[in-house]
Amino acid sequence: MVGRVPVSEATPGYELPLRLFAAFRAAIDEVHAELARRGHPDVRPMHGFVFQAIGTDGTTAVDLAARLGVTKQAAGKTIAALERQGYVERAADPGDARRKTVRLTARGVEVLALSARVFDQVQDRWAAVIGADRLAALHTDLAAVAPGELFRLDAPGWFGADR
Amino acid sequence: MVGRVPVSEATPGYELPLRLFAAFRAAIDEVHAELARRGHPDVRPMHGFVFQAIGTDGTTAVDLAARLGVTKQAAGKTIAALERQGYVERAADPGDARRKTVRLTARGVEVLALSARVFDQVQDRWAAVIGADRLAALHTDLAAVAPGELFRLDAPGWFGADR
DNA sequence: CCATATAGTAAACCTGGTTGTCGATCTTGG
DNA sequence: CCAAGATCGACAACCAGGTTTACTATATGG
Repeated sequence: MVGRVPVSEATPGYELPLRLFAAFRAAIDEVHAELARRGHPDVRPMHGFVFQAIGTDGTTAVDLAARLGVTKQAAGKTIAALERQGYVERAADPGDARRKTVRLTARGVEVLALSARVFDQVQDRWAAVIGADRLAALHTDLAAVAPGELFRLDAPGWFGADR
Repeated sequence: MVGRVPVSEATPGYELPLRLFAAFRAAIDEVHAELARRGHPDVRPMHGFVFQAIGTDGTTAVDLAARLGVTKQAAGKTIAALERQGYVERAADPGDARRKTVRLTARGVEVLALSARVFDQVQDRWAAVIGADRLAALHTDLAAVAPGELFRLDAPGWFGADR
């Protein structure tokens, strides 16, 4: 065998994906543990991303579904659940009677801000562990390796939404 | 405000987790697209890891469940499904009549080897994109930031198993 | 030898997606 | 202007894949 040694001879290729997933999980779990501690125990892992996708401007069920990569029915269920818990509210669209604008309530905005803050804390802590330069490299390398839509969250399950 | 600028001011903290997940997905999807192309369209995303967890030595349902972080019943369902598809077989344990050893069939070993090969290919391709040193850094940084059990796959859902 | 622990299995249930269908409303082309 | 088609949101039925609970059979240790 001649030529450069492939990386795979050093580390089995399945390991990195597992590490990626483990790190993802660790971040998410940490954020939601903190959310629970701060009075939002019902917020499920994916809700943070849903809030992010709704944003402070509001959106519609169809649009939300597209952003999350799920069917509009699934998005509708999630919205209904979040509405029940008081995190979002639906209002008729004045310009289009078919649409209902989904908007975060004050409580929803609070969770959005809080979760953003905790995500930042996690990131800062990671930066402290591996160094800010390495963290930045993580960003750029991952973006290079897996470009494309960031918000594809059609990953139900351990993410458990609704309720 | 005095002192060092936190990373979070550069990039919102929720972005890195999404990147981690996106990269994870990209790798998994690629492997299973290739598996499907090579005659194993029924192998679901998490099965690769299940195969990995079973290994060439075989295991038992309880042990597998512990490795995957699910209940033994869930592991039992997965095993039953894989058995139906001819990827694993169950044999009585000569030393303990309660146990049934789960072992990969020839077909199962084939998938295990194939998926390992494709994972390696993906990793090599990533190394070509970002450089072998950066890839190694990815490994060590992620391990530093999220240490612990690698095989915690209690993430059902977009992973869909059984059938 | 009996009490307790362990392996496997099955049934009922829960969550959270999907597909299929529908009525209501908007939009567009003739 | 109006009919045809597209779009939005909802509901129902179904399905996948987990969990809980409960049971049987076997092992093991005091």
